[in-house]
Amino acid sequence: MLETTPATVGARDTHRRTYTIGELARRYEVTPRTIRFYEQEGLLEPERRGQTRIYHDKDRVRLKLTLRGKRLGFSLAEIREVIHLYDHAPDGDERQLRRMLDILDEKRAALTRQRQDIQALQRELDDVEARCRDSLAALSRQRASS
Amino acid sequence: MLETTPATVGARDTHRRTYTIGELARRYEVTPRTIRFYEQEGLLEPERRGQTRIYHDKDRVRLKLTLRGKRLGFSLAEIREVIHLYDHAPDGDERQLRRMLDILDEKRAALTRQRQDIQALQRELDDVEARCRDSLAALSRQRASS
DNA sequence: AGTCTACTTTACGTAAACGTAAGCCTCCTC
DNA sequence: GAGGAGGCTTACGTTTACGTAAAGTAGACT
Repeated sequence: MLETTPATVGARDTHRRTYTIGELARRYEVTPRTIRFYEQEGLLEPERRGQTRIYHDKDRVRLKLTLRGKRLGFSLAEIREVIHLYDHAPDGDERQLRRMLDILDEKRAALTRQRQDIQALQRELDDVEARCRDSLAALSRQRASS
Repeated sequence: MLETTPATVGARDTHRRTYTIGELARRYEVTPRTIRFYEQEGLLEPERRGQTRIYHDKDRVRLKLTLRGKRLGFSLAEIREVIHLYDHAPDGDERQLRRMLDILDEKRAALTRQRQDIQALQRELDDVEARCRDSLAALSRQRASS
């Protein structure tokens, strides 16, 4: 099989790309265990061909979102919230829609806070770097005067 | 004692503000346990008056940095690294200085990645919001035409 | 037929980051 | 001088997010 694309199992699965758990795992540098765990936590809902899981692009995007959230320090529970926001966006109930917009504001505020934290941290790093460069410059002068 | 500032214990601690563990805890909305834990993990090194911990501004800043790091999803180990960067910035050894600059670049890159993640997430939220607003608009039109 | 390879389930283990409770000082305040 | 508030240590418990091992199945190659 070499390294050809092993997807699109059946003939009627015409142009719909699918992935095995191993493929996704390699692609996003996580273990299959992790992916199964995310499913168990309600973050992924892959199709089943018999016992075997089959992931579609939708699942892949969800996984990507999940890992992104993790890199930002969100818990899986929080990420699940966002995901369900994402594709269970209600289109019927007005109250629910307004509630959703509120939640979105909340999440957005959290992200803004994060950006501020990052800026603050970058300033600290700048500070350390400046001190480092000062020290290096001092060393250079020492050598020049010797 | 109402709500006056309870600090500056002695007379010769003239203008040097200090804090008790409880004060810091309230100020940053964490428990004393958390603060003690951070000390145990090498993130804080308060003075001791007998058994009692006394925190100076330096410790307060470290705590602030720590909580900032946490909000960004850094582990305490990573935060400890940054903190030690911050106030053990070497000023002697050139090799060590260059190494430090490398580490700084690395951390900076991590922060940049985080900013990108945040932007991506904000775009997703924008997307959900747009769909919500569409649904709401549709509901309005329905009501108008009825 | 036998052996990979990749998938599956079940289940116990683990590291990180605290929570929580017990038991003990010590300094006000009534 | 009896509480109560706040500090301390020690130690076990808990949640989150997986790791890891065992044992079984299903398709592909030799």
